Amino acid sequence: MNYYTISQLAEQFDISTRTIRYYEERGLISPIRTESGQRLYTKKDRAVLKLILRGKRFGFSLEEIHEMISLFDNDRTGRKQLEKTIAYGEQKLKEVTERIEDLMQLKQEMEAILADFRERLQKLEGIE
Amino acid sequence: MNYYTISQLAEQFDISTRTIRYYEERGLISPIRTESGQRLYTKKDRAVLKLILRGKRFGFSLEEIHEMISLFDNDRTGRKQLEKTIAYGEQKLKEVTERIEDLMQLKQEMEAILADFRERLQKLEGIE
DNA sequence: ATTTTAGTTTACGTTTACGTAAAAGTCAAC
DNA sequence: GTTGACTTTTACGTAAACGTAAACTAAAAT
Repeated sequence: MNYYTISQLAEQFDISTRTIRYYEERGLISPIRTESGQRLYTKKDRAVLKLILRGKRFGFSLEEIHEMISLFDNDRTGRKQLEKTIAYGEQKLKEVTERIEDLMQLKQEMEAILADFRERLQKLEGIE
Repeated sequence: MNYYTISQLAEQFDISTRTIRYYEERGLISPIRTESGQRLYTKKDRAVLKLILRGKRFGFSLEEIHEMISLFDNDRTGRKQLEKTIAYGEQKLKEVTERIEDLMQLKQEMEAILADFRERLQKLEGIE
């Protein structure tokens, strides 16, 4: 398998190495270590990092993202665990759906405002 | 016309009065004052506050929201101003559109994961 | 009229999400 | 094999977005 170093990931996502280590501090990502202690990141780690950054763009806190990441943890085999995970996932899915609707409304409003401004500009150019 | 007090707005949006005053400190909202100095908020102020909170849910900083609010400022009458505003608005609209697409992808992924978990639960219940 | 309740300013405190610097070890290149 | 780039931990610093407390004034309620 192929690994990434911390600075490689940092460059790929245009973030600092400190940021990546901070996410590890908070328990969001867990790279393996070489014998000398250097961090090595798998493709899966990279995917998790991508997920974190996407969550951030949506205004989720690292704490919330941490919970969402646990959805991808395949180590939830018990029935109770599964049910809990599904319930949590449905909740988050609902939140995401609401945000999408909210954003689409915002988009429409912005489009209306823009149309209005364009019209005003037209009129100004007619005069001049 | 009808006015809201600061605590009324705070209750309506489930935020603290401190938060509302903070938004004023940052220049995001500008209520009028009574003779004795108490803040009074119009419907328009309320709408602005709503906008701020929505922006926050999407992960925009107060600084960004401040800029977006200026879009609603009707005092941009000059042609250069109009053009600048339109350009900025188009930029923000693009960002919003990208976020929507991003969120929809997240939604699909979450749905796939949930389907997988539901399937596993089914199998568990089949055994038991 | 006098308690509550609500509002004001000022100012220091706190949490989140990192930035930055220091001191030391390690890897890659020449 | 030594220079230079990279990595590690530890630790203090910081900006944003408020929380909280004090000291005071105004409004509402009894």
